[in-house]
Amino acid sequence: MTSVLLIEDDPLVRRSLELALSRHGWAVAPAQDGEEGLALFEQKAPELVVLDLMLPGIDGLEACRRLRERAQVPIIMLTARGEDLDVIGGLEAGADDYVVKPVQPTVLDARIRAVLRRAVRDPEGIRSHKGLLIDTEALTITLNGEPVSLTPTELRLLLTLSRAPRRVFTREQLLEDVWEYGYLGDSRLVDNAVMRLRAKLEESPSRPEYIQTVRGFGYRFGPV
Amino acid sequence: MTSVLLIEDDPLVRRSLELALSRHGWAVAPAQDGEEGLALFEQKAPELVVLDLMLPGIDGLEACRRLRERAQVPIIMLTARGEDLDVIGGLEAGADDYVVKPVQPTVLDARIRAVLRRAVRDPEGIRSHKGLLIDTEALTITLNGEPVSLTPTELRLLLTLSRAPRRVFTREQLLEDVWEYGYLGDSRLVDNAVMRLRAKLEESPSRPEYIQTVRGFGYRFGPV
DNA sequence: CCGGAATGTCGCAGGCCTGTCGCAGAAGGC
DNA sequence: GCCTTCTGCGACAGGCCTGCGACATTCCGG
Repeated sequence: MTSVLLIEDDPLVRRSLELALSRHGWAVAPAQDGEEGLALFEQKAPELVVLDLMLPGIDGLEACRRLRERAQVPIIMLTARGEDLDVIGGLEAGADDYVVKPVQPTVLDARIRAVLRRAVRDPEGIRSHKGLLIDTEALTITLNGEPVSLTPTELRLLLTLSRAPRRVFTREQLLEDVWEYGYLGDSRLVDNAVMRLRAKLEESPSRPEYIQTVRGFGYRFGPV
Repeated sequence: MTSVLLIEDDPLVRRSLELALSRHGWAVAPAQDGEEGLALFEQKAPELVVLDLMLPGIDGLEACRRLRERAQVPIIMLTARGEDLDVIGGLEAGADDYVVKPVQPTVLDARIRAVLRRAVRDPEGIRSHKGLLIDTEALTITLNGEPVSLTPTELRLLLTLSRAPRRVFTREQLLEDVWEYGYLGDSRLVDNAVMRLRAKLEESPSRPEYIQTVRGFGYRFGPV
């Protein structure tokens, strides 16, 4: 059974979420503040943490950061309606998902599943192909031992492609994933971005080692 | 049960990963340094090796190289956060995957599965018939181990036909599926495309193995 | 065996797809 | 506010498809 650490100070909310989540099949470890949460984390080694943003003592952000230092555990942040979203957005503590309270147990359950699925399918860490190392945590790229500096777009493009090596992405998929929000522009954008990325990665862009063109379909990262 | 060789010097980490991995269904052989690891490799012939980068004596890179000399076994390298990526990349020891410590057992389990899947070429999204392999994700075609390069139309045609092996597709159906946008042209187009595809796949196009003509009806992919 | 219909084969020219470049506006750092 | 960098966009060129027509070949019924 998958174990979930729930850190929430309000006893009522904590108890009700605990009950609801265990009914959904999770082994819930409840904690009432950051300190207890961190201690329980050590003890139980849960697969996921649900974390209230506003906590007495060590607050949610701080707890999140400390958890992150320690392990790559996925974190879902609970925020009260109206809590400053800017703060949340700016924090580099980096939760995997945010849920606004009050939250329906069914919804939380779905989010937990989603986050876990993402974490397993798309694990943080280092992806590699030939001389190319992609650290998806530090967001650094190394080519044959030399660090490579990429622009944001180039980086997002490379991350997207390398998430599923060998799989072909159409220009439309890439526009959606890399440029986000159903970008309406010319799909020639993608060609351009690929060209710029190749210029930095490939020794001879006409014989690309990392990013292949699949004529009539799109692009692919990885071995042929 | 698939056997995994775990080479890790820290007793705590080794023990906990060993437990976790065996809970996930792997037969774990633990070793505490490179020498023991290499010896155990001979003895157990594991399907995969999880290898710490920093080891006393023979270090991870050296161990990786020696394992590689000896066998094609897939290797997952464990690296501590912040260990110099340049070092890893510069020495092309060539692990199949890199995982940053501390690592969640679930994640490591997922990576092991991923690497094994890649290594065994698990037929996920792969259609095959006789010597012909069709990877519907990477959009690569392999004929008796040799990659075949197809044009977009040829590829779409083959994908469509192979989606339903043995089923007969009429020229009209193919025009709709492969050429899309309710193409109005000559249905001889299909004959042409089939011919070109056969030229690349069939040894003797007059006695086709993969794409059969059904006189008066259309074409069919697969065994007769 | 014969004729017609269906299918196989070939060559070619127009056109589509992609690679590449330059530029100007936008965004961001100092 | 200035300067650098990035990015969206248009344009152009070249190479590879592809659609088409013409002809050869095969198949089938009579």
